[in-house]
Amino acid sequence: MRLSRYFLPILKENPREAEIVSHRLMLRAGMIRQQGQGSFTMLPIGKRVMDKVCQIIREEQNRAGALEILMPTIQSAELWRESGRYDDYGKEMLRIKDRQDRELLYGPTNEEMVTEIFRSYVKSYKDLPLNLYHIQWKFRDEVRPRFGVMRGREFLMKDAYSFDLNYEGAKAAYNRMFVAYLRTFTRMGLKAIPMRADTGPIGGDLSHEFIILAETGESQVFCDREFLDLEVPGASTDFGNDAQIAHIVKEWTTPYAATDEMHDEAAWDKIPADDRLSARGIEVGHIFHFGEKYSKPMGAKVQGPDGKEHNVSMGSYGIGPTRLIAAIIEASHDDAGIIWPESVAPFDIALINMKVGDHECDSICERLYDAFQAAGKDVLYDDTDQRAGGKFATADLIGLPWQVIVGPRGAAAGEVEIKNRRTGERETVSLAVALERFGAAE
RNA sequence: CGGAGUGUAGCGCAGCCUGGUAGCGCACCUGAUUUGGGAUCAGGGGGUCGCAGGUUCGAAUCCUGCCACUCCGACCA
Repeated sequence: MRLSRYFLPILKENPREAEIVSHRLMLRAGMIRQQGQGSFTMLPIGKRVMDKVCQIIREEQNRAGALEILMPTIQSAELWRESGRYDDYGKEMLRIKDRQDRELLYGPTNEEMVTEIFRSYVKSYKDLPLNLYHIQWKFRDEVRPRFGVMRGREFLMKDAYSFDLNYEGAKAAYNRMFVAYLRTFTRMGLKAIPMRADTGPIGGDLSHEFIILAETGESQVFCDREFLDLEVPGASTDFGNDAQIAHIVKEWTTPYAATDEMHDEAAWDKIPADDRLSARGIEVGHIFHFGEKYSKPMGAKVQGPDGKEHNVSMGSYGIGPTRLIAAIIEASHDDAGIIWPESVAPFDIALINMKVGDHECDSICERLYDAFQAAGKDVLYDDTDQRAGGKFATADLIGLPWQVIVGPRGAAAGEVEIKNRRTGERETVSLAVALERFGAAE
């Protein structure tokens, strides 16, 4: 993409309304535009990041055996009356009426709808386990939206819903999602720590929040330093092997980890002082087993091997992609701007032409631009007539992992400069080496 | 929903107390000189001063009501 033809409305100054760093940088880098309280447009560069985040989520959900569907945003009140939640759900639920005066709502979540889908098709235990997920916009009329996309009212959400014959099956399904989440966050360059979460009236131990440590996190969290060194399961993990998956979960749930509300001072005191990690955290995922909470009132039953009907045992598993984008920035930035992990960067390479109009600079840039793209790299080519300083500042701000800088001095010698955004390291290399570095050797 | 605050050009702000026909920086347009870390000079365009009432000869400025946004709290992915 040529910057001269792109839409990248960057801001030099900090917008007044943005308090936290991710909100500030998302606005400054031209990723988002606020349209109202808690609602945002994803501008081109923001949309690219969002798509990359969703793609990683999707790949890991699929790997764990979940199947993607897409449910509507608008739901009928009737459905929610079946579970009893239409009256229970508070003012967070946006209730609307259509022209026929039918009661509708903008979905704050989809348990009812997915249960309705399940019950109308699945009748036998032989069709289980089943896990359906979707990535869809949700609306919650939050009392207090804040921190940009971190707590918006309209936000993107990946929700998976698992269906099993009994608790044992549901637990295996839960474990699969647990492991899928470890992989998902790691792929985004994040260190996410699963923490026991409150299960409310349902009880049990099958609820975890996945927390990313970041100074600007919303909640106080406590955990054993051991988590920082735990090995994240690799791509070859066999999700069909319940015992192996359960073993990984066991490993990741044994050291102490708790959020504020679940904190246990006694257990905390038993950890050696040096291993205690008390920090701020951002919740980026939540997995939850809720058994028959919806299947029972809504009649989602299957016939078991015993010939009897069983209410299916369910769980739901959420990840907020829009929030994740902000969380990644909170965890990865410096004074100059965002530092994207390569896996979610909007472009791989910022190609900076320091002197547009200079024959050498122009032709080298064009050559690199074509070659990098042919090698499968996403390149943002700064071919604008800005001054060099401005281009550097822009590249640093939007945080692409690599900058390839082509200036008149080096160009004359057939050399370009490669800068690593994260480390700040720069090296001057020949054209051939630059091409090779990004898999574009000729 | 309780508490606090802010609304003046695309962005950041001054002006308001002490009413007199709106200004600065950045951005944008034109030209020149520049050109390796957010250039300089000259010229220029852009504003129902959040909205609605009121007071006044006259309101960005004073009064009343409303709206929007932000921050703190309770709530949440």
